[in-house]
Amino acid sequence: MKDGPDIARIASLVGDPARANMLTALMTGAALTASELALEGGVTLPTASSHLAKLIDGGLLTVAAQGRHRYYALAGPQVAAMLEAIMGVAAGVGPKRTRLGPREPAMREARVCYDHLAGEHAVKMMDTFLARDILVRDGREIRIGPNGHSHFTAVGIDVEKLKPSRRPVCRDCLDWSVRRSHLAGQLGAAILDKILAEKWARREKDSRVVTFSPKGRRAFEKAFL
Amino acid sequence: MKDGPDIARIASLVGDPARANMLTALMTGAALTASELALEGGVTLPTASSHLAKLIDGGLLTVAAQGRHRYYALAGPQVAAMLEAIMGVAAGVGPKRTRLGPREPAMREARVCYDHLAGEHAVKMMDTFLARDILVRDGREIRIGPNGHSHFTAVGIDVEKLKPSRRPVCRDCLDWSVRRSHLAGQLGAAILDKILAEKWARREKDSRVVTFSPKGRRAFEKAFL
DNA sequence: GCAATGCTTTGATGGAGATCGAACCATGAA
DNA sequence: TTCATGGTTCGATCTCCATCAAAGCATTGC
Repeated sequence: MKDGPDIARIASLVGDPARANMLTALMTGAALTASELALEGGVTLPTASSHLAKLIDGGLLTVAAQGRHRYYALAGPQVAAMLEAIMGVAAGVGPKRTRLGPREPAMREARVCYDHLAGEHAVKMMDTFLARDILVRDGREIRIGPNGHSHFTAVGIDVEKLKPSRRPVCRDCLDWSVRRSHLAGQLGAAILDKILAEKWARREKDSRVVTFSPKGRRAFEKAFL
Repeated sequence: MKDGPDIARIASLVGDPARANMLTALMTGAALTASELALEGGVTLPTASSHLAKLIDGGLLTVAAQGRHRYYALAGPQVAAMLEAIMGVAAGVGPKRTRLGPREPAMREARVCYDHLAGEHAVKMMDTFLARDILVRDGREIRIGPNGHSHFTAVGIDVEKLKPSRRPVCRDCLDWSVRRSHLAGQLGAAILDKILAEKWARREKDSRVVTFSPKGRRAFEKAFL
């Protein structure tokens, strides 16, 4: 009856509202201090501290001490992918949020998911990649396809440089707003970097929202759609 | 501070051990009755019933009444994907978090998954079947391939006898330890039956572990690998 | 040295929910 | 009808854990 990895332990860590809010706040990929996270979680500092200790212990967070600050961050892309997957289910059955806040539509359109792009744009991009054999599905894995190398070098992303690491180059990540896959992994991160570096879009302050400029959007569509 | 869908609600549903075990049991894709799930969860029937009601309410499960039985199943692939993602994180932190008990490696190697074989052996078997056209993938489905009938009759499994039922003959089932597919469905069950009937392996008491004898292992490899 | 800031630990409190026995309801069989 | 079986509901108990105030460390700045 007790099979496999301890899924209940992990899930119950995410299952507390205060912790869930903290984790969501960290989905931007940024590292935050304990006080900031206490604010995000809506609890006092001692409570937050206790929660953070549990998240660390559970392997969901990492912490880096810097002077008298301690910066907390998601432990890795796997954790981010898991959170997105949970959001996917939650969005499907959600207690139908009475009224979606002003930031919600923007979130659906484009947002940061840990270190890569998510939202409608990202899903469309993924579709294009697969349709044009820039990426190919191979069972559960995703790989660079026949047309991949040429395409990415054309837009200025050096795929070869991504190799020397343990992290997979491509990975699919479930998008809660669209309920379909978008691209994560090293390549996904590189593409987001590119978008921000070219100033096609900018990140909203203290939020996961990514806003494209009109020109930037055209450039993005030309390059990736 | 409250971004996106209510992730805590969903996660806390999975966060209870009894519910987590039930959900894990349903990862096979099969539908189970309340009593079976009570057993899986390690709780009494009333408790299980309460849990199941919550899971239904949370949108993680669906239920179908059939006579005086009620069959519970995962609400959809999104839910399965979420559980898989959580397992990924849980397994990722496993090695350093807890020393794995003595049964854990054995579980990875071979275990019962509902009514069929899972674990490394099962995944290898599935690979072989697909490589030799004993089974073939047809979109999402899996079917008996050109070399299937001859192969299975050769090892003493009558594929034709499996037909008259609603349950699919072949089905793939995601393996948490290897993160790849193994064979479920009627055929998967028949193969496990064969393995146990021939005494190539035996089930450990009160556990899902399946232990092969040295001779049995060779016979199994000869027949299916 | 002393004070101030950032964070953690301690301790006490309260509340949510997991659990089970027993009663209850529904379906199918005799 | 009556009995048996599969499930749910009820009620009472109990354990766990989220919470915060206050005290305790640790690091920086003066």
